[in-house]
Amino acid sequence: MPNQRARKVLCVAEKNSIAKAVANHLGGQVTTHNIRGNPYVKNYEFQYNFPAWGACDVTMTSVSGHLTGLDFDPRYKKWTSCDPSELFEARVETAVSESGQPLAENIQRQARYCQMLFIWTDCDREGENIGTEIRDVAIKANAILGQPGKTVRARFSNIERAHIINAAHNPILLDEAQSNAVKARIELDLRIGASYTRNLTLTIQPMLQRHLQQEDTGLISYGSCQFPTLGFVVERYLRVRHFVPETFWTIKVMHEKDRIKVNFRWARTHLFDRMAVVILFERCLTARTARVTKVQTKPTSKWKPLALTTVELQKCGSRFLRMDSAKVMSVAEQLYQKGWISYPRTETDQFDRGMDLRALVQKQTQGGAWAQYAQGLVNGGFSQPRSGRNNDKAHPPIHPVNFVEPTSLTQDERTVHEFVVRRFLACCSEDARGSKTEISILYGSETFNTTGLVVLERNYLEVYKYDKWTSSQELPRFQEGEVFEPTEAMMNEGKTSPPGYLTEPELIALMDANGIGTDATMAEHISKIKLREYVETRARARGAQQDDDAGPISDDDAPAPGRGGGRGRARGRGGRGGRGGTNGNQGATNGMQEFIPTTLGVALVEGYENMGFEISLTKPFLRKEMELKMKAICEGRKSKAEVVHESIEQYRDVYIRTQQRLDTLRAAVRKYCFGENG
DNA sequence: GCAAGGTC
Repeated sequence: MPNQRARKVLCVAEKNSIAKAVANHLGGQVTTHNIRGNPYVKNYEFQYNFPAWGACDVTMTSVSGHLTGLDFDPRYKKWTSCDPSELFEARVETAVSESGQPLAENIQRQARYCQMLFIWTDCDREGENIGTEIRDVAIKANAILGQPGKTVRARFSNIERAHIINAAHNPILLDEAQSNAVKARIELDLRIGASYTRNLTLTIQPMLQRHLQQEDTGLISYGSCQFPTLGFVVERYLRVRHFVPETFWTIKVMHEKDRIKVNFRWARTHLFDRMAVVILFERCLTARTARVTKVQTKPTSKWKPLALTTVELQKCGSRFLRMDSAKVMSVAEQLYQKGWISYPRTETDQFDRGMDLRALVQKQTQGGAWAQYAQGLVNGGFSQPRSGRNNDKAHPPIHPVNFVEPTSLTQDERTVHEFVVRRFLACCSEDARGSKTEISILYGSETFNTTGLVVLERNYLEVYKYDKWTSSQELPRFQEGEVFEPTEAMMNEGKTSPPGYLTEPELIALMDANGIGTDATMAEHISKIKLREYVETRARARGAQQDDDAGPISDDDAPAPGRGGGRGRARGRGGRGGRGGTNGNQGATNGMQEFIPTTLGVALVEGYENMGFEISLTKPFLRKEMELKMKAICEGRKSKAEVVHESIEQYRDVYIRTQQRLDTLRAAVRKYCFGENG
């Protein structure tokens, strides 16, 4: 029988994995119940003695991210119901989302009989907002929870037992300011995204439909993340296209000693003035002999990698695993669901002190190709991981949490899992050590250098096969002051070469550095601009940097034809199926994908750029500004209403001026998509 | 038919 005097506490986490972990730490005996209408969320019941409230009956449950959504009043639902600009001020309302319905009902059922609501959402901005969503839903069933002090939240940044118990004993209050910052972001994204998307689509779609003689041309969407993402791709594309090679000259010196050929690099690398190089080269020849000015051998090391963040996992996916970011994330998600790795969406690259890393290493001694290496770490090779500079205060770095027999995984899972394990073991290893020799010579008036490397201890490299660090050819013995006549001295001509098109790791790095999207959404934004046919990817040819034949509207090269190339949109997912290149061509490629904008993508960016606004929709500054404004709300320097108003006016201004100059945009679309001038 | 952010 339930104890009549026991208080009842309702705990709600952001996701089931946290609810489960917390329940297991706090509860001696936990009973698990399914809830109606959602197979993932569970209710965990147990008893716990909270210092502040005494012995309590606890129900621990969770949501699945946001519980509610913001949308326009239904009368604005139809695209032709109003001028898109009306969406800047149209009435919006918050409602429990369809998928949130069973979770809200569960919370309300539980809330009815409880005295305390204890929020266990992640300790980040979104988590704070989700916490207020939960509270607001709960209050509808039990108004008492709205009274001061009746709703509290846990402060935690990992799920170690001691840490969780400490959090349970020291509840704090929800941070309304952080929640309001998120509310501002949600409202702005909705209003601006919807108004611009409808406007763009209604303006440009008819042109495409007329031209392509088909009706199902897709949406042309605007979003504060997708447009800057597109902007990065187009910017690089134009840099490659507009690249003008420059001729340079350099001096190469080679000397053979002890039957070893040593190439010396010119300290000036190269110069663009031929006459100057001729003069310097002649001085070398006149001098005839070179003198060794420096011989220095010193220890060097190659640092082990930092603990794994989501962004880093995605970059490595493209570089080492031949998977794009969306693929890596979906595989990592499966591994997480099955309990093999920790939460895959994290910005944290430092392990909390107090985390028992040795125990995690120990688990990896059970099998897998790395078992012996892990055993070596257990037997004394263990070294505390380096600490990176990032901590999202919500999740630890991505790491293996249990041992799994690799053969029981699918091929893709095995690949990603192996990477996560090797990365983790590398973090717990010693840096690689070596010895570096630098030799400088003075030849005429010019200095030339060469270096040699001897790898002495491979350490983490033994397990982290993705990093390469190998000894160079052995250098012959030189002595300071030694004079010799170089075997060969040549003056060479070269040409600067254009950068390559943007690769996925580069794109992710740009998004990360500019605050476009979050760890959980970056891959989505990239897939979205592919889906919208603003960009395409193709496998980069091995070694090929440039592509001399790429004309803006040529059929076979960049920008990809997109909707203007005469084929239009293929039905179903994936667009054009006939073109190779999007499916990771092996063979002559290294598997790395590069991004080429379509004609439509270039037209959108050029169209907006040519309007000459001081505010650019295709550059990351607006999103950065939004980030700063959210910070201002968090710190109490601005209110949510102020920020929403300011930003809306800014975007309304651009919108109005876009309307006045829609011809510029149409002209860009005609020019790029239909090959017309003007 | 819109956005971006959570999460399964």
